[in-house]
Amino acid sequence: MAQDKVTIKQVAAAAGVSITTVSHVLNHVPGKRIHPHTRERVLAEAARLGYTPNMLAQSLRTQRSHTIGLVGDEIATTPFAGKIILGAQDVATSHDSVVFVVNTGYERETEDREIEALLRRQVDGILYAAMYHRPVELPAKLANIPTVLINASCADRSVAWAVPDEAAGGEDAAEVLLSAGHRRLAFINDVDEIPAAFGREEGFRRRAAAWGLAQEDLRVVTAEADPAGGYEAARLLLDDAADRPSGIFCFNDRMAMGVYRAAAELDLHVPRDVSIVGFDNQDFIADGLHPGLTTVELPHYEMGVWAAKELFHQISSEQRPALAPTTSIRGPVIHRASVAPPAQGSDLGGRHQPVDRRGNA
Amino acid sequence: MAQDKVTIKQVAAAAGVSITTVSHVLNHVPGKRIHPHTRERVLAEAARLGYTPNMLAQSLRTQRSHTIGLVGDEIATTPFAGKIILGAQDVATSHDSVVFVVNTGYERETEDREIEALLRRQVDGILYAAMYHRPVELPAKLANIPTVLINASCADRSVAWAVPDEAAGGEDAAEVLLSAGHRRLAFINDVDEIPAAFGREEGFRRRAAAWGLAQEDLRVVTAEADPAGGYEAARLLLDDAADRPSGIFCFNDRMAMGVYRAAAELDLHVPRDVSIVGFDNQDFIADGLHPGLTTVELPHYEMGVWAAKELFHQISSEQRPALAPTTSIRGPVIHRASVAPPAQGSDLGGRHQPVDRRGNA
DNA sequence: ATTGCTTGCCCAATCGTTTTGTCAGCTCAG
DNA sequence: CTGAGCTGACAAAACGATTGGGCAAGCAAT
Repeated sequence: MAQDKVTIKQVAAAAGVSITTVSHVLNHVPGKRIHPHTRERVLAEAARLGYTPNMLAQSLRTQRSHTIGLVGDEIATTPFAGKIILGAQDVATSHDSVVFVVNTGYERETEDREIEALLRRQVDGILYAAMYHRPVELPAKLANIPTVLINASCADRSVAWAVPDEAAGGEDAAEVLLSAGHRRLAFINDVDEIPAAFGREEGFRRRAAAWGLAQEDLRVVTAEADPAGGYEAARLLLDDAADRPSGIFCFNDRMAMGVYRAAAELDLHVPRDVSIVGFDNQDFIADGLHPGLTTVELPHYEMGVWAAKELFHQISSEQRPALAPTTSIRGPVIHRASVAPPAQGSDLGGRHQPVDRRGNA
Repeated sequence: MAQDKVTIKQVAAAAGVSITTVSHVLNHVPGKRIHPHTRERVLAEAARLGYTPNMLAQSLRTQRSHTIGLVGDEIATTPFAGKIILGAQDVATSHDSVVFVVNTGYERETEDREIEALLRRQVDGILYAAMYHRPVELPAKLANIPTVLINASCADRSVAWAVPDEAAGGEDAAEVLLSAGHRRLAFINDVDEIPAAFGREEGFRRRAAAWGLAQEDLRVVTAEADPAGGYEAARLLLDDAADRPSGIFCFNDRMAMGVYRAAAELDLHVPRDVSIVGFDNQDFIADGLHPGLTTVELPHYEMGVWAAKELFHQISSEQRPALAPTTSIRGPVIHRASVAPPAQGSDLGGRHQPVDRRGNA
């Protein structure tokens, strides 16, 4: 196996120079002068022998492994994770680095063990990702190594983090419905008391208020964040034809899936009779539903990118700042076909802004 | 940052012994005798100083990095990928290793570049995963390092691979329908000519034949492997009430999603009027649909595990066998609620095996 | 011929380990 | 008292690179 045993020493021998010289030419060392002749010879031999540097040796010497770790509770097991990995990896690649991915689950103990494993391998820094947006505290082991949080916030001001801008998402969802002409809205929120739930509701309410929506025209109910929960909530909301919202914003796409079903059962057509906006832009759901679900996308890729960039910044500046940057990133609205203007002039009063109905393809 | 600079040398100094001794006690080197006294002293100092070995140095010396690479075309971007990563990681962890995950996309060039990056880092071996089951040829760079393919097969007999047992999946799907009493079956296959399409159809037909199903009672149509494709195919199949299959097997869950919609439009109730079996057990679809979709799961986690085990085997035996093992793994049937006995005695003839209707929860 | 600069290269130390071989001291048999 | 056999440790050479400090040869000016 592997006769890739060609080391710098062999190249040196083949080119008839010292390994110092080989190293110099291969690394374009600035202060060093090398005769074009020898340079060429070295390069030629290196190529001929198929030399590839042993980064372990390099790292050992230079104290930089060009390696980062991406650890997450469910980093491998949820569909969102991929985007985060991808974003991190893209940035890593551009910094000549590669990323260790480790899934820790929710046990502190295995988390510690895995982080240990990464530290042993001298990773230059660590990306710590939570699968759903939540506050966390920094694992003790990460105190002395550049670390950036993804989809998680942290009370410690010295650690950087990136989270989705939940409120902006809520606002955007409201805007989609309101600008399509809807004046009777409902929000089916997650029962769990998590940042996503708070943020989205806050944004949604704020925007509705900005449009001058009356208090009683905005209903908020909560349910389990799955299709069944969405279904039940929707039945609650839609059963009474007299007092029926014309636009429903769902905490996530899975709930929206349930809302579709409830609507179908009541012979309500989406979007003719009821408009729906989801959240997550979840693969195969948002685009698989019929009609396609208009939804707010979570900026997973972007968070991965932002975090990785910040991480490499910290790595190259050799220190963690006392006050690290944080960001909340707004996800785009993905317009599909689940939103349309309300059936008839279901709303007469109120101030009307121009209708901006995009992408109801 | 990082005062984790505690090396074996410092432990040696603190314990008043040589680094040789420290290394010996820390590694439980077999042939070496060490006085219990010193052993304890070393251990104590190591613990007190919080010593953690530098694996880069270790790896450099021992020529084993305890690191493997997992490279895949879309390893990060598809929902299935996670399970593969997880399986590989679980095995890696048990071998004291950690895994680099890299997403290469479909360009040979970036793939080469990424593999290079892994080789430079002296990974002990590489797992090469395809996102959908297909034949591949081994990238040249992988010729000299232990490699195992996942979800891909290879003509080269010296490389090991694991793929899903598509035919078994087809058989199992057929069995579910047949044993529930269905005698008029349909299979909505993927138009693409890929192993999954061939295999599943073959298995499905074989099983149907084994039950003595007449040729004309088994219809096979093809469509795009998405909800829209499934919908169209289902309309084709279900429109004519006279000649309607009572059980439909779909190439994947997304198509099944479309079939549900078609059925709903025709006022056909699942599973009362038509039973459906999917494939993939795709998160949030199979369990999100209503009623829950009975489906055949793809053995992603198991493939990851098998491949990683085989990889570590090759690694420790220091050679790639001339004839490497391969395996096709059968995925389990996930019973939900989309299959029930056909409405009335829609089938009278034929030989009847006892009905085994499990898990129609 | 001596001095003094460049130029072009190489020696050797270093990074943090593992591992082979050596060796001082002790015990004990003869 | 001598020599063999153990014990328990250590010195030093790897592993494959990077890097600061020399140093010889060539050449120009004195």
